[in-house]
Amino acid sequence: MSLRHAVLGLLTNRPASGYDLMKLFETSLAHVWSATQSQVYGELGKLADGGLVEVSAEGPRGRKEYAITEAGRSELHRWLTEVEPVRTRRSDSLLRVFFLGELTRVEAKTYLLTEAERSAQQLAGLKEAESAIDWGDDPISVHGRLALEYGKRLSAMHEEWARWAAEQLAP
Amino acid sequence: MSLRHAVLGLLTNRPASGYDLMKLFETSLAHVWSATQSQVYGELGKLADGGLVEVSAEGPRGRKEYAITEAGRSELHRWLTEVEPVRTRRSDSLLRVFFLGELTRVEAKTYLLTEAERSAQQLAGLKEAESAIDWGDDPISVHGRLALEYGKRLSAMHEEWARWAAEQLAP
DNA sequence: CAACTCATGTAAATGGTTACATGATTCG
DNA sequence: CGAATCATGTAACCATTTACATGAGTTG
Repeated sequence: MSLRHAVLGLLTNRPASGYDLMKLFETSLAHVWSATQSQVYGELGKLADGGLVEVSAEGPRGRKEYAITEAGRSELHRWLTEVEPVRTRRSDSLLRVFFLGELTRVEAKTYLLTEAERSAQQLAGLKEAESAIDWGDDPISVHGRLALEYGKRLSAMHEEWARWAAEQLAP
Repeated sequence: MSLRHAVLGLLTNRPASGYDLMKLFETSLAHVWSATQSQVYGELGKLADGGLVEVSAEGPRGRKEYAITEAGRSELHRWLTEVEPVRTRRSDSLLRVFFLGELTRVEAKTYLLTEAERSAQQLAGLKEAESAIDWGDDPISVHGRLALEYGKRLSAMHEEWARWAAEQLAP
């Protein structure tokens, strides 16, 4: 149930509409938590029903801006401090590695080297984002930078591993 | 739809019952792809309906052993070579990092250092598994070792990052 | 005024989790 | 003979994705 806490967390920074939140999911939270438009609007409705957020302003085109309530903030705190993070690891790209024996050596190597290449590109993208983003000093920017560093380290590790793995395949 | 390919992939090694597959998901594929008992039995039924697997033997207690068919093998090959891996990254523990500003410095540091500790333990667990496992020379063991190395590198990276991040928090 | 962006919502389908339900065989 | 393990399945619920549906305001 992290979607609901992602929404609550984003709203701690400033009030936002469903549309605004969508953009945050696509930018700041890309690589960390994805959400679709229907999920966001649906969750905002449920959070409002539960009193964890409230409509703080209405704008043109039916825009509804939501703000987190005290109850919402307290629920977020409870989640952060008392709920064990869910670690359901699922990696499509790593699952495939188990079954590389079904491929020829060339196909398997191609798979791993493509993985390496993609990681390298991802790392480049993250570095570019890092310098392009106008980092604020709000809490989410500060901690978002920690997460971005994680992404950089992960991409680098992934690339190195994939190149290593490609070399392990019998020649 | 990787569950179905995970099942097909496991069956390339040898025929297996739903019960056998469950154990494989809990051991070899733990950390890579998780599946529940209902999923496995359900998927085996659908795969059999589609002709991608077939019942190859029946045993005591209603045991049904499934084997992959030629159609199944070809579908697995298609998935490995033609289908782009799905990368929907979702990490509960990293999502929390964005919202550490809601916590006190002590709480936030505790969170990160607990993450570091868990990663260290995970690395230890993987190293132990590595030496305890009776590695066969079947293709899944060979490639499973590559995946295990990935897990080791990931745990080590995660631990280092979490310790680094804890130090970045304003003193 | 056309194209684009902003903006919200619902419906159907799929994928995944939890809980329920049952029973046979083996091992100590 | 009791406990553990082997073995299969269904039902209800929750989370996620994809597709549909609509329209207001802004910008060139």
